Amino acid sequence: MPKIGMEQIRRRQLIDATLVTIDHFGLEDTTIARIAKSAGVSAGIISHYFGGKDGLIEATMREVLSQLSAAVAERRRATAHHDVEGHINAIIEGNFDRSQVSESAMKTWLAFWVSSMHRPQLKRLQSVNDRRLFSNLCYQFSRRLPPDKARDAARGLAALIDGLWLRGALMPERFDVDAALRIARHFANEQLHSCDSQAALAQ
Amino acid sequence: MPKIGMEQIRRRQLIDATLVTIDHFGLEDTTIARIAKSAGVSAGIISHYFGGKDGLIEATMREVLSQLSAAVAERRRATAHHDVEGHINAIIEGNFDRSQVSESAMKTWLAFWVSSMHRPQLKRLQSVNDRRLFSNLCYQFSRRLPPDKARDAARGLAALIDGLWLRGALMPERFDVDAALRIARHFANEQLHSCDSQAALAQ
Amino acid sequence: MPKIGMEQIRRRQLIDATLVTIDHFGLEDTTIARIAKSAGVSAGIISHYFGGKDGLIEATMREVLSQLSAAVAERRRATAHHDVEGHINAIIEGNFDRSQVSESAMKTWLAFWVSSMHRPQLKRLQSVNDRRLFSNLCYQFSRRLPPDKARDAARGLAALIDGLWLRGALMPERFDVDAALRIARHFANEQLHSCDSQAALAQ
Amino acid sequence: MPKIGMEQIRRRQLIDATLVTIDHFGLEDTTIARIAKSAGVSAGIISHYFGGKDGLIEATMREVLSQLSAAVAERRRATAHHDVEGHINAIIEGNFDRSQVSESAMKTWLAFWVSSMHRPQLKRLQSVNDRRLFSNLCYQFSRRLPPDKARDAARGLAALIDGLWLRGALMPERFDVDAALRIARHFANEQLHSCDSQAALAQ
DNA sequence: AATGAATGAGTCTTCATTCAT
DNA sequence: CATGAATGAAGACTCATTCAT
Repeated sequence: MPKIGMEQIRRRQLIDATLVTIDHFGLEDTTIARIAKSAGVSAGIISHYFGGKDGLIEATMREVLSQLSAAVAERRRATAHHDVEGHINAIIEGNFDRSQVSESAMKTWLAFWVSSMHRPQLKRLQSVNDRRLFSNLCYQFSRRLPPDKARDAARGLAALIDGLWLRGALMPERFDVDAALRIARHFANEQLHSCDSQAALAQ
Repeated sequence: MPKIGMEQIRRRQLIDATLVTIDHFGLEDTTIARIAKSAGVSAGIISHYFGGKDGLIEATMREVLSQLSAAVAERRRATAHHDVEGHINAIIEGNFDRSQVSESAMKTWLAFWVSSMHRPQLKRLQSVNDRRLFSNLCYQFSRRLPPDKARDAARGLAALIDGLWLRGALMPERFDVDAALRIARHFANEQLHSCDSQAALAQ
Repeated sequence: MPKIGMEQIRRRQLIDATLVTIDHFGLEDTTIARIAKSAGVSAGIISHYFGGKDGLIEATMREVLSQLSAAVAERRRATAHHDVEGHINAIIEGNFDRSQVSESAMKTWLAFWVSSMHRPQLKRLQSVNDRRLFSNLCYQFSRRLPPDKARDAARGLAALIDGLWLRGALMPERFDVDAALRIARHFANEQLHSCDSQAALAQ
Repeated sequence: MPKIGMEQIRRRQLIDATLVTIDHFGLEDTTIARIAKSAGVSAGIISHYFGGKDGLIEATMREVLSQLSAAVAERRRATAHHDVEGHINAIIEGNFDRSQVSESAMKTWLAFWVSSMHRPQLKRLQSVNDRRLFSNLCYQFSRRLPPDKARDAARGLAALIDGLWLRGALMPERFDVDAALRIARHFANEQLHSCDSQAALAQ
């Protein structure tokens, strides 16, 4: 009896199980058997719904990416179009909102990043997403700064966010979300007002 | 052919081959067979010299870590003790000097980071190293800033360095070392003079 | 082909193949590949059902042990409780009933014995079984003899059974089961009536 | 500088190391590397002196066998030719004299026995030796008993000796040499005087 | 739709042996 | 004479995938 909608349920079930498994064992030691066990289903069904392990991994990464996008988008919708600081802040907050999924998502994310270096399929996903983040930042900064300053500011903030969050993934026990937010916001503000303190840049 | 000192030669040879292999295939797909082939030796010899794959991986990470330490230490030796900016700059430059080993080292580094999340042995190595970087930065900043500001500055700079560098690893074709140096230095300088532009922090 | 109950069938199949392989190649040269080939299945399935080679070896030893126990128990059930000679004879016959599995079982048995000297897991199995044989014999003899005589009688009969059977394993072509039974029974009877011929013991 | 007699020294050194290694790890886990380490020489030399591992194993077994022969022969030399009890007793004592080499020799012996079942080379050694023991016993018993009785007596005593000793090898902590000697002698005496208590045999 | 039995390629590791020095 | 570096075959084990039911 082919239940309608069973596919959706199974897919979500398996993606969730994949996240849990990666969190627990690391991507390298994530096997189909472990995922299936965690999901409470048989191993064979994964190939059935995702065509194979790679398909499931990719779908899981897509899921994580879209969660991030959603977290950012949601906050930006609540921001007035002209409010540059607001948009930048929304991006920052959206990125650290990932922390809601906590350690699990951070590990998965990082694992995907590394994996993407050698898997074109994942690389594309990661690239698209990253480019969007960067161009968004670039655009916002360019509304206040000259192009080359804006680009550096965007580069810097993107790197700072990734770096804070990377360190959080590596040392979850010492991860201080509030400090991360504070530091990122400080950086962004400083970029926007750097014209005022230009002198400090001399070097 | 029991040549004396063969062990040293082989160890280096195998570590180099490991770096090349990780660069090429990713840590996950780095096998003993591939490393051996790259080194032009038989697979069995790896266990002979390193006790096993894990031993070789660990030795390789140790090598990468000590290269970084050396790059930083070298620059700091050339810096006067009282020169805070100089020391911080030395740390920044040392970290981006890794680029000399280029993509290969960056990928390896990142792979180790991720792997360390699930391997206590690597975790320890990574932890020790990271703590040293952080406390060095913290110390330098604390010579100019109040403790909590210094801590945030160190956190921020460490994250920024890691982030810039992480993005470089992910997008080697778009990695601009000069921009990275510029951004990191700017950040450091700004931190040191943030008292002057305190107002910008409000948020 | 998920036939229900396949596990039971495969387990038996693999244990039988193990016995055949040990008989043919000796325990030392018994490999997973050979067992699998003998069973007509793939090598991977052994780990699937027994967790690994050791698990299969242990299960096989357990099987051999329980065959022996069954052979003895069966004969003892048919013996009246007060019939000391009968019980001892049942034990003797049960032990030589192994000959039904013939050379194969004898070799396996001996291989396990030796192996058990260096493998705690097997040692335990062998120990439990041996202790049971010995205490059964001890109990029966003690119903007729003083404790120390009974213990020596049990020791002697156990050793005699093992020895006869060991020599049978080593020289299967010259193994005479009837002679073995005759010798063991004679020994047992003599022990039970040794009081009458005490004089013969002087030495 | 080819030292005269070096070969003898090395051979003995390596055989001793083999005994120690088998005692410690079991024959199955005895490797050339371990033997060489135990002997304090390089692994390569084993092939040089013994042609290979098998050669060393065989030489070691030969050594153990000749130690046993010597132990028996020595005692028999001290026995008058007509003294049947004396000769049988010499054989018994000689066999348990192995205990002087203790656990080590017992384990090695047993390991060889098992191994011999699948190695023609060892089989031959073991066979020759065993046949000698048996025919010696047979001859002595036949000086007092009719042929078929003598053969059974010899079979029984040989089996009893092997069995006692086998159980000693398996349970060295509970091995009581005096009890073993007592039981074996009792058996031998009983055989020699069984005519007197023939009635007890009925069954 | 879902299972889980089965496979076979691939991984790491061990080890006896060879050989240049 | 002796070493120990090096090999390559063989071992146990893992795992993604397939498929009959």
